[in-house]
Amino acid sequence: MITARFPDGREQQYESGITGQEIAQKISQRLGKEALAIKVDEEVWDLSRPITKDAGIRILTWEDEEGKKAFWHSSAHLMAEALEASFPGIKFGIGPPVDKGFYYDVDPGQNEITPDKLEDIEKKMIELARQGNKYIRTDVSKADAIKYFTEKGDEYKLELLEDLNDGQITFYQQGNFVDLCRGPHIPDTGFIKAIKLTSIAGAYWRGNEDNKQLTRIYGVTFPKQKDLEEYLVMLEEAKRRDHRKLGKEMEIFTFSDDVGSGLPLWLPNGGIIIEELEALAKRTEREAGYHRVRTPHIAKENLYLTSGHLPYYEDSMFPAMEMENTKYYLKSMNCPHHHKIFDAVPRSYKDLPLRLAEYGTCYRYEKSGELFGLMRVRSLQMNDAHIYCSREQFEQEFRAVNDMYLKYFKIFNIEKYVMRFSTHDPAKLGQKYVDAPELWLKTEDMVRKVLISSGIPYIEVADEAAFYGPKIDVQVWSAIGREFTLATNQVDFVQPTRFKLTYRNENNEPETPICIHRAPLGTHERFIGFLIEHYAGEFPIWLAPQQVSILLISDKYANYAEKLGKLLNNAEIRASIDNRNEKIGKKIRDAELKKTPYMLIIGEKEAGEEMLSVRRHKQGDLGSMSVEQFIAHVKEEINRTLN
RNA sequence: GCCGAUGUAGCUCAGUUGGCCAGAGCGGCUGAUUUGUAAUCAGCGGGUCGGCGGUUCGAAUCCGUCCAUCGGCUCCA
Repeated sequence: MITARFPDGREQQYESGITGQEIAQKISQRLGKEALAIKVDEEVWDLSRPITKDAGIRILTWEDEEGKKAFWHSSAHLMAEALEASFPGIKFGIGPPVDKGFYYDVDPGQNEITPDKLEDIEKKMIELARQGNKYIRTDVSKADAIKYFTEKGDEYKLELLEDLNDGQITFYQQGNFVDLCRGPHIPDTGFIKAIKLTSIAGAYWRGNEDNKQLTRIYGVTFPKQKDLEEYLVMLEEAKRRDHRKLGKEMEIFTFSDDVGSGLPLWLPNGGIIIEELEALAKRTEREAGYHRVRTPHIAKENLYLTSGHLPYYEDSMFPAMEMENTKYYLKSMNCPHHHKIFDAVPRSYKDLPLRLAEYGTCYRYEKSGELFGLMRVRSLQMNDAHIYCSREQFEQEFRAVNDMYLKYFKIFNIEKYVMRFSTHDPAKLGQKYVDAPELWLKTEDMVRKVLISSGIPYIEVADEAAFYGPKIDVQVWSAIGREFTLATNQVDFVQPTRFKLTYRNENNEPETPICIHRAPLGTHERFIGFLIEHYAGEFPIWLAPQQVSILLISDKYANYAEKLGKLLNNAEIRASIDNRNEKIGKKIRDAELKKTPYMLIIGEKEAGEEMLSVRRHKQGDLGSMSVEQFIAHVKEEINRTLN
């Protein structure tokens, strides 16, 4: 007998060798039908695998992330089966589940898989799914596995086998398709009811640029047709929020072929958003003891040789301009300039921490294929600052920076994010990272300590640090689900030394400060791109480019509207008058579509009584107010959303 | 940068067995209407069919090349 512990703490005895399927069936008929896999302690198993030990048990269904993963992983095998049937001789790389679906990397050989063939592959998959073939797991010896794939001529699977040891190799077969696979899989293909192959793309074998490029086919599958329909609706919603679409519609930014790709132009509405963000940042930083500085957009080659950036990043810097035998580069970061400001006057321990802030404009030559709306651009303005402090002050400063992040997240209602703590890989010291093993460990410990003690949730990733020190990136997701770094907070123990930055300590001895690079609001480009999607264009009122639209019933009331507009603008409320020759319904519709927070409807009644009819975007008529009441109402909303 | 797809008016899109002056809706402009909480009516403008080169009697349509955008890969100080 074995004892199974369920997630609710309940325990149950079963015959040794019972399968997950049998357990699910015993719990309820419904669970027996919906079960996809089973979690046995920390491992996910096939439902058909006999359980012969006491274990924590959890039956996985479509509602569980791990259940979905097994479902999609099995779907990848199903797609592979369909591909093999349609494209004889096709070779397979890897085919894992991803966040929303799955992919398989394939080498179609002489064939070419084009988007118009996806529908046929889907049909084939449906046909195979309906056969309800079981996913059968078998243990295979390494020799047999090598023999099988050698005969099949699949060099990719053979390469994968090289890294596996005898005794840990399993094959899975469903229908006529056999794959090297660790599993787990769902019981049979019959569970897969709805299939959508979403895209085809090139992908380097094993993610290495120097390797051959395989064809990657993405797809997503569901246990019910209805789930697929909901998914397609969700995709539509994502498209609706896409900052590239909204940014154009709302006249926030644009690109011009004549200016260059990745070089955004901010329209007046974007200009307002930028001004508001900067006002927030400047106020916040002033209160936190930062000093504002300004530095030029270019500098001589030597500066970036000193900083160490040039050898690491020359490929992604705009090429040098040469004047009078001197090379100048467009700056791709602000730090070297700030270091020079630190160095401009002799520093004492009494000057520390010294916090230098600048919304600096930088230029980076991102590869053409990497450009992406406002999220990945070649000119960017960073909410940058560098904090120079002593080792003793580091923890407190680092913590204060993290608190600033959290304050901003609250203002912007950012709830879904991950703090990624990136550390170095000791094997790459001297190549990817500066060779200072002790400093790395010491600094990483300090950072970890701050993160843990301030209770900030974080994940730690090895081998992702900057060359000059560990960093924390704030990861968020765009409307279309792409992950990107919104903000960054980095420790730098290298550049201060390279720039020979020192201050005098209490004993009048020179010491090197630590530098913290931080940009809680990231860059204007990325942050505003994110905000557009985050708010679906419906900005909080303090950020809305146009806050109030004055709508005239008829042009008879133009004088009153003019006066009103002036009153509002004097109260620093952004208002404009819609005096077009249109009916009020049309003006309201247009203002609603432009997502203007407030509409003021002005007709005979309002003009006569010097009152306003107030309408709130997406809410409707709020009734009548005096001008003073309305101004107070808007001011209150601005204060409430900005704090 | 690599693989694949796409590029027609300000926007969304029709228009390919190569062939009359390249179309629609919305937006814009002009006029009429003077209007009460999500589209008043009429008229008028507006396009080097992404750029360049080629094939052809003839190219938005076929071919080449470049550019840009999109989906991924790689990269991201």
